[in-house]
Amino acid sequence: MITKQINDFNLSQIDESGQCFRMKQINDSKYYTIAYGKYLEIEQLENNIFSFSCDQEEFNNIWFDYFDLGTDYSLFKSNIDPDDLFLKSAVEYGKGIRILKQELWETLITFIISQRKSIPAIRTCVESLCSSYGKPIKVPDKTVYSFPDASALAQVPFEELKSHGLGYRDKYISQLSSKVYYKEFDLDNIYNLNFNDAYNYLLTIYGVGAKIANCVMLFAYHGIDAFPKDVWINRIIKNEYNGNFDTDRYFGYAGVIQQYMFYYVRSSEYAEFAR
DNA sequence: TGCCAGGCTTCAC
DNA sequence: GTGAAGCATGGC
Repeated sequence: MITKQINDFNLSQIDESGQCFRMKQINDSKYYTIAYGKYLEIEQLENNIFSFSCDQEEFNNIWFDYFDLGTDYSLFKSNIDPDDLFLKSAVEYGKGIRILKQELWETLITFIISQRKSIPAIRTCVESLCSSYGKPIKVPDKTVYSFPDASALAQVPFEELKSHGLGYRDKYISQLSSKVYYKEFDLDNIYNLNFNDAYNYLLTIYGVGAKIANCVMLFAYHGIDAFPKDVWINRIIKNEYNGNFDTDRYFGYAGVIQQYMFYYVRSSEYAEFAR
């Protein structure tokens, strides 16, 4: 276990910002998550002091980048348009959000599942796949499961895959798993491509359109200029920006701005703001 | 009970 | 290129 001082970092906000689906609250100040085949507990000890249930080496190799701890988010926040009252409120409300750097495969599959589903329903689906086809990870008081890799999902009979509440997305996941397993789709090469080439390659996947491709670019490729537009973001652009939000105003980190917006618009605080 | 969810494919025009 | 229909299922 190690202890770190971290600014602009709020576990609850990260958990509820709709970018990851496997983080869970243990108690008021403590969360756990599972990523890169590892189980991690994080506890907020004081205002900006956090403990991580791993050693320094694992922290350096995985979690430092996973939580994007090398980025100074105060710079993004200080550049907000001072006349944009909505965005100022959104940033204040979600000031501890960070853009996670998640595994590409998991992000792809979870966001394919996400289409036209609520976040609680996505979590249920993802957990069902993990507990059925993931690798067990033993921790002191329980057993958790890693996210299943492409070979594991590719070998699940289609009729069985359908039993996990995937709905019409079952065929997307089945086809993509097979293509990755048989090396017809080169997942590993995406990180060698530049932003536009990687984005366009993602769009060739059956079941992946602009929104999901942008989510993968933002939450896995860590292209923080990606600006996914879902029903909530479109609602904001319509209601708060008269149908036209200029992402170029935040060129290079528009995805971070998008995440503040998404987290805020779904809150009861925004309901007050909008009244 | 009915409505909506971090959208996409397909097909008409 | 744009627009609309159809889609499976869970959660509230």
